[in-house]
Amino acid sequence: MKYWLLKSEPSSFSFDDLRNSENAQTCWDGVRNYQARNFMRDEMKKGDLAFFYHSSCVEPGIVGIVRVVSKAYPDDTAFDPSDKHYDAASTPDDPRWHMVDVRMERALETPITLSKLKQYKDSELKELALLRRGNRLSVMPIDPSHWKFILKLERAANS
DNA sequence: GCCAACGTTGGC
DNA sequence: GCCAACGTTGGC
Repeated sequence: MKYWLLKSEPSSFSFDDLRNSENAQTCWDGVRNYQARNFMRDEMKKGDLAFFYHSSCVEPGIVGIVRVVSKAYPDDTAFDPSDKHYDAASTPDDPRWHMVDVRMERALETPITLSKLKQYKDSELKELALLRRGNRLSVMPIDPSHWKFILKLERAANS
């Protein structure tokens, strides 16, 4: 099983939006970056876990955990000319973009803010992709050791 | 709003 | 294949 981090701007789709979705589940559509797509399409497996990260907001950080509940399948928002993420180059016969379904696992008891994560950028979280300079990927893998460490931060913040 | 860091596009 | 122009991301 693999671990991931999924970014979303809360003004567009927040963790609470996920919580309020039917079955606390949603399709992770709109990804239009090849590297992020490849992670979803080629490496994500049903049953994987992912951190839900809020970006471009007052307090960027990890706010919850979701489970991947489907393998990747064509992102049909790319086929809809009225959709914000429409891409004429993607067709049902030859889909360019893919998405997975995710379901809320749980909210973090205490969100782990970006600034908190940065405290460990030269030690425990040195290799964390999120903290790498200039990283803008919206879907990225998380090393199991980093996953565990971040959960430890959550427990520490809550004790 | 600013700006660094990318990724993409398209002319050549 | 090169690279300038442009668009996007996302922290601050």
